[in-house]
Amino acid sequence: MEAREISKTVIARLPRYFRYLSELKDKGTERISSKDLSKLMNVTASQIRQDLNNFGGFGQQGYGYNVDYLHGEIGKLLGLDKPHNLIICGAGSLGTALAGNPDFINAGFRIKAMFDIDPVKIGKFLHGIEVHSNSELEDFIKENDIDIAIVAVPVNAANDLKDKLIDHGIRAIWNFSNTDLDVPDDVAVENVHLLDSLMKLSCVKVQHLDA
Amino acid sequence: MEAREISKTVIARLPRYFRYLSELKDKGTERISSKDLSKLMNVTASQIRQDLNNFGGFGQQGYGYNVDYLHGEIGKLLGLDKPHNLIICGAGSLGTALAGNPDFINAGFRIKAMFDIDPVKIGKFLHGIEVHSNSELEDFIKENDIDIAIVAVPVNAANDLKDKLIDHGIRAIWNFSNTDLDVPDDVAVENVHLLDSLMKLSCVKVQHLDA
DNA sequence: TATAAGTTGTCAAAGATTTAACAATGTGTT
DNA sequence: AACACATTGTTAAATCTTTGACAACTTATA
Repeated sequence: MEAREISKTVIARLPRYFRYLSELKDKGTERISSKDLSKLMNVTASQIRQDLNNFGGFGQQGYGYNVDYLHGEIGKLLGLDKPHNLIICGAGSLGTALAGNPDFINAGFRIKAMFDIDPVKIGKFLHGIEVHSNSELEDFIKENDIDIAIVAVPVNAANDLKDKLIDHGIRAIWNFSNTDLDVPDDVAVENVHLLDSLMKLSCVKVQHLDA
Repeated sequence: MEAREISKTVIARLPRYFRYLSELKDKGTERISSKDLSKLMNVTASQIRQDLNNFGGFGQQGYGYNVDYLHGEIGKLLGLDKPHNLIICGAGSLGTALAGNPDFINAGFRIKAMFDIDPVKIGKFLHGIEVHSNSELEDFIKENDIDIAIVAVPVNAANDLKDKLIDHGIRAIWNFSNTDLDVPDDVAVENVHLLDSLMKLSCVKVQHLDA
């Protein structure tokens, strides 16, 4: 089997396709052409066809794409055909907010536990999820088939935590602390960097100068 | 004066430069070369020089860049030389978590109020910030020189809210609801899309197939 | 003061991404 | 069944982004 090199740019667009296809599916739309989807999503039809072709021919000439089928295939590409078990490290307000986000659960992401160092928080339930002591981290990860770890701890604790998580077998980290986490090649990290995102907004004037 | 077209790609990298420069500044580092910074940030020195040159010559040949000066200049580009007044729409757990994030305050983003439709929440203080009724939205925005609005409401309420915000004069929206908000050209939106980001993590296998 | 070493700003080449174009193929209608 | 229409998959061109190379200049040293 041929090993195609699929660019990160393309992969980064898949969740957005998935989102629009979910909406179409909910609306009962059975088929859609790249042209119509492109209007909806505000991209070129060419890009959609090019993107989808990276993964094989999901469409049919003269017909377009079957919404249900395409939704399923992109879901598979995104790893959404199987549920994922997550833990949240850091039971602060951000960690707690993430624990309560219903979107994640609907997409098959199951938050199994939270972890914190604060004895006051340990043992409590937040949005129905128990807060454990960090000392239980290793055993919990191994016994509960944990896929993904969310890092929602203060920036100065993030790097040590990351090392421990990797050591305990975690291969996917969702990082909300305001620092870049360096990881080995076989570990995936998504750095969310909320502050960076906010700064892009306050930067508006620069963007508008050259309009 | 020449109106240079600066690409979004470059602007998107500014907050990261700013972050690393803040760290260097805190450490007391006075000067840095593009080469050393490139090692630190894990990018090419060429990219750093190319990026910075979009905005004029911040460095000095044979010397490098003065950390303090460069930090200040990038800060200006990002609009951080002046404080910004924000409101949070939606006093759910995500809105509340954002209200309590100390990073934002340190960077000069002042959260002036929260808004919600739930009468139980109205009048309460969350992280020291008062929750107002939506009916006060227009007056509050106009009287408090609000710059940026955070949208942290359920997805089905997001679009109506966006229209109101724009109507009331808001020109920058930080959107956390899981939908794309379409806005006129003179309004800036940053769509955060947490679920999209999480999906990129569960997609890991695809990326690793072609390694 | 002369020289060697270091570093930027900038140009051009290489690489990646996006867009346009169209042949091939399927659908729907008469 | 034949024809007009719609739409993909795919190729090639255009555009954008990144990288490499080096002249011009600064600093430090002898």
